[in-house]
Amino acid sequence: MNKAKRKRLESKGWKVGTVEEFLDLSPEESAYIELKLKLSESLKRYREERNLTQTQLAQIVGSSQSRVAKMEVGDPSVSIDLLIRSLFALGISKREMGRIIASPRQRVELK
Amino acid sequence: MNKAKRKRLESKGWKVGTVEEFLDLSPEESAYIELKLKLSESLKRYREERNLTQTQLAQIVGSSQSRVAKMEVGDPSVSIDLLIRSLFALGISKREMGRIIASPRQRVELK
DNA sequence: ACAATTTATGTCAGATATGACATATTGTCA
DNA sequence: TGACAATATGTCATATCTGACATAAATTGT
Repeated sequence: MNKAKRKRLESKGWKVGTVEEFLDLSPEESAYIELKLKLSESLKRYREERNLTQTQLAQIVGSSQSRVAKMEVGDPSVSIDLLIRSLFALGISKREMGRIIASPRQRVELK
Repeated sequence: MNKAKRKRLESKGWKVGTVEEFLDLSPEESAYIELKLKLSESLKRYREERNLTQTQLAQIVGSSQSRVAKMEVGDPSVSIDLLIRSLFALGISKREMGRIIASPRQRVELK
């Protein structure tokens, strides 16, 4: 989002920022949650790119459709370990993994 | 390690490779374990750079000295989640985290 | 050598994550 | 619209991870 759009939104009473900023978390919590959400989103993206259903991915990683769904929606019951193992099972390189982890996340607008 | 050194070692009966190659793991397992070891090593490095004892780091992350020791030696009982949370607690940026994860690991020589 | 500090290892009770299952909700296509 | 596929949500028994503690081993300084 560019500065102009941000100003326009803020002048109309919107708050602009990351989810973590709204939830007012400590930097560590924030970084951790942000990372988890990025891994979630990436998993969904990579799976869809490969035209796999959640059930198919579940078989590949040795899990179940319901757990894959929880991974992709960022359910609090899923660990970063499982997300990372699933991404590796999809064949992503450690380089791509590094890129995912270093990348920024989407800002969000709330009224 | 350069090719000359590798050849010299191999001609003398050494085997050269990553730990994962010796253990003959699948690509996913390998990537996962490699990542865990890199996080371990990084944690130790960052802690020492900041001149903290394991006990002090344990207080910062809300854990115990023994668990910090386990993290740093790559004990199988520690999760990637905990390693990542500890690194963030030490204040590393997501950019550094990405770099750690994408980086190669040390090769090893065995007779 | 030895004392003090730091790090490593073993164990365990409680906490959290897991796959599996049932079922609800959503999406798609005729 | 309805049937079928895909995804989401709730629950649970079991597996794995956790901090804590004790104690061993290693490191450091004198």
